[in-house]
Amino acid sequence: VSLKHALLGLLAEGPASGYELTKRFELSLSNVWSARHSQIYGELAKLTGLGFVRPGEEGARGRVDYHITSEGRAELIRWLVEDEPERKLRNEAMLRVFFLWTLDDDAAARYLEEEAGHYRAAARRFEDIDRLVAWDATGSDRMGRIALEQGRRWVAAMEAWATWAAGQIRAGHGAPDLEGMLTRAE
Amino acid sequence: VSLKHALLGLLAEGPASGYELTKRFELSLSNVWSARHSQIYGELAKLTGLGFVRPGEEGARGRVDYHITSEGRAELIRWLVEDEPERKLRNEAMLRVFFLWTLDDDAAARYLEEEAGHYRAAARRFEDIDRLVAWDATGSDRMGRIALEQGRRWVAAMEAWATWAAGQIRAGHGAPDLEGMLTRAE
DNA sequence: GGAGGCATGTAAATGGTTACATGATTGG
DNA sequence: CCAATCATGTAACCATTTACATGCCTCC
Repeated sequence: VSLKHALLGLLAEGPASGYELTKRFELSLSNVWSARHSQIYGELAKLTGLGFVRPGEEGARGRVDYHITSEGRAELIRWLVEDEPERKLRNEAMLRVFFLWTLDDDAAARYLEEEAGHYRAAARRFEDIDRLVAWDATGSDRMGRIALEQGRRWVAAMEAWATWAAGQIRAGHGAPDLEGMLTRAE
Repeated sequence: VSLKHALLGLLAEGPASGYELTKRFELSLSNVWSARHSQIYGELAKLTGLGFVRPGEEGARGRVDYHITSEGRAELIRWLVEDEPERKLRNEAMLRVFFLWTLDDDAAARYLEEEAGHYRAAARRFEDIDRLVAWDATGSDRMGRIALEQGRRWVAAMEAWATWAAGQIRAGHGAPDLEGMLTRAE
């Protein structure tokens, strides 16, 4: 149940409304987790029931800021240090790669080249973030920087891989009709 | 709705039972998608209703092999070339990194060092697969090799990142009380 | 004969997306 | 005054997990 803890983690930085939390999912967490506002409002109600957050006074336009309680903070820490992370990933773009053999070589290579382009675009977005964000290197920004570096290295590795893979196919490596000239990968 | 297409993709290699498909999710697809048998049996029934697969004769122990139909094959190809892949990822281990700032430096560094260890173990598993699988470089194995290379590069990049990140924290880079000696990352 | 793996299913609960619905405030 | 954005919520549906449930077959 990670959404609960993601919300606690965001609220540990300071009080925020459901609307604001939704934005933060879109902007900073989108590369690792996602949630829509409909899910977030429901989860905030559950967290309130558990005593992990507490709604503040209603402000302008009906806005309600939620505050993390000390129980909530304790639960966040407990989750981080005690619970084993769920290692299951799901990545539809990579799932498709397993089935590219059903396409002809040209279509498969084009798919991988498009993937490479997608990763290049993602890399540019990471550089933009790096340039725009005022990194003050305290608290959450410090880890934000470390998380950004992860994204950077990840897309760089994936771009290199997709380019390599498209090249392998274009070169006919391992193609059924060229088995004789098969060489070890890379 | 990727599970449908994942099943079509697996069945494109040849007929298989729900049990066998479950195993293949565990063994070869687990790094990009997962599904339990309860979901797979239900989805096979839906795919049968859509005319994309067809159950064969009941064999020993009630085993039923499903065959992909030509409509199913066409749908698989259509999905691969026409539908944009869903790019939303969810990665709980990485989600936690955003909240590590709530821990003390030692606990945060330990988390990242454990992550590095996890990636090293994953790298060893990939090497084992590479050694054990009889790659004949035809059909699906050809793409299996390319997918394996993706996994290899991905865990290598993530191990390097986690090691770097733990080092950053241990060195106190960007720590609030050491802001004066802050240097650019890496 | 019993343990373990093969093989299939259903039910209940939870997690998550999409669509529906409403209203306030700000800036042009 | 109108459009965009802020702000919250509910309902229906779909996807996924966990637990329950059953029986066959093989090897020891």
